[in-house]
Amino acid sequence: MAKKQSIVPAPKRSPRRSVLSDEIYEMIKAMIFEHEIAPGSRVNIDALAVELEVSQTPVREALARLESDGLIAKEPLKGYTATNLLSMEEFNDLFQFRLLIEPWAAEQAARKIDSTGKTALKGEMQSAKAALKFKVDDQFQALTEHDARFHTLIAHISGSNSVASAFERTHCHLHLFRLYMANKLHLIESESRTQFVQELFEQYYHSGSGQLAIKEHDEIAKAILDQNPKTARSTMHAHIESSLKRFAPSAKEVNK
Amino acid sequence: MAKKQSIVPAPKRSPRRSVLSDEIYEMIKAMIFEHEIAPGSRVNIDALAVELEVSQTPVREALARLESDGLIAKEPLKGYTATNLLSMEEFNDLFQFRLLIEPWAAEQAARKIDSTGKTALKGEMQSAKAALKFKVDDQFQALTEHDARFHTLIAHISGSNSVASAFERTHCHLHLFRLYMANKLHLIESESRTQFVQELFEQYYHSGSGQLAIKEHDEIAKAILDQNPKTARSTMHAHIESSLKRFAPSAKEVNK
DNA sequence: GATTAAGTTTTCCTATAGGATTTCAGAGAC
DNA sequence: GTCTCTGAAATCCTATAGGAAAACTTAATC
Repeated sequence: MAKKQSIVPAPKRSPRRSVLSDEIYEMIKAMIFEHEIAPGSRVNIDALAVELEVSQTPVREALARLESDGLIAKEPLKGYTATNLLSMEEFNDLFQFRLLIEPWAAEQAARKIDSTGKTALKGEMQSAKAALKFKVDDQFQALTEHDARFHTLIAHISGSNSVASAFERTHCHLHLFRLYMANKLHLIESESRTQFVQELFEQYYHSGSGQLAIKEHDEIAKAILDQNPKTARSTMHAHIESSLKRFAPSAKEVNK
Repeated sequence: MAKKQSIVPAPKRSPRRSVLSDEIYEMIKAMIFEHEIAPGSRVNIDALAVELEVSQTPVREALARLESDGLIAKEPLKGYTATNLLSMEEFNDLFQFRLLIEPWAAEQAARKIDSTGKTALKGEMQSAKAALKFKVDDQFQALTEHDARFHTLIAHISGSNSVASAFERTHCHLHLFRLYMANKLHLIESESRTQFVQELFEQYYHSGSGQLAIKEHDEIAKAILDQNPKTARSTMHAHIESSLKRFAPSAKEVNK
């Protein structure tokens, strides 16, 4: 009968494997990552549900988790808003935190690494070389993704779940990439922030910082693979300070 | 008209100020805190919604956030489960992390504290004295709550949002209290864990550890109020090591 | 006794209606 | 022209019922 045909609205989503709300969570995170949801903009639940072709329920669950992650903010009875780009203070604060935990993680990783970890670390350094071959347009994204995996991997090899999850929850690479994209898309209005991100961009983009960062990663990886804790700590410390300088040379003075 | 009266089904919930899903989040967290939801047990969304007399929607949002907090785990297509009590490894890992960030936070707090912070810190130390007056049954809870506020306050005074939120997200005091309650309610079966918690309990309960902890807090508070960064760092370090020993004297050897 | 098959339960998701609150616009008063 | 107040629209939040898919349980057959 003709009736049956009209009942079926969307036949494409039959073989689903994972849980819908998890997929939606990743999709919304990707939308924030890629500035499809602009920093500071309102996030309308209804609109998002319609756009992603799901009902409100999984969207709400995803937004609740994203709020817990600090990627969006919730104002009661007003709605969700994507968090703003990092201010210079927040940027410095974030790197201060990384300086606190990551050199420690590198040191522990050098102590505790096993053969599985060594294989993973070597593999990640291979993929870094590949990232350098990309064109400039894609290179920043590829390098950011490698950087995220590299630092996350070391946090895990350190053996400390507390440190690893604390690091992951900073979402530092997502924040860095958002700053980069904001500059590229000329989306930034606020005066002081403009200058900050402009510098970030110029510094990174025109000075072969990609190669530099990978060279530093190589040193760190070598120290960890050699099981040399002290060197692992100091090279990681230097690397984070170096990228802080790379991204924001003027930011150094803020924290004594 | 009589019609109007029959329309009203539940007149009690008219003047609500905050958002329901936030309230539910806190209520479920409290249920975990107080072992109303036992460690490792299943968490049924429907049952919870009926029990708390709300619909599923706010329960779902609350559970999504609690999962992000690491307080409950979600198995796709199976449901939510309350996380187990901390194992000895996780316990050590947690305190290792605290040793990493809290001495730093105390040092920074000593540098950056202002008059508002000083007032808050003095006030918190006053409330600690009051907690000691409680009977043994309530004293542990009162002291745990003071301890949570004290450490959280210092993290905030340090001026680092990254450190403060990383500390808060450990939910360390919730975990400690769950261990305490599990022992008190004789809910623990697993052999090695039994012994671990038994020691924890004995040590804490029969040795005036409450007074001891507060004495240590006093030293830390004094150093911060005197703006003595080095002392603040060292006393905080000593305090965390001391409470690690207090809670689990046998755990010390695990981490070199 | 082991394996397959059907039925039941559980869980996840959808859909929709309606109440509550904020925001914005326009009319009227000063 | 500016301010205040009222009303309407938009948005968020809640409630409830029901359908689909997976997991678990039970029963029957070989």
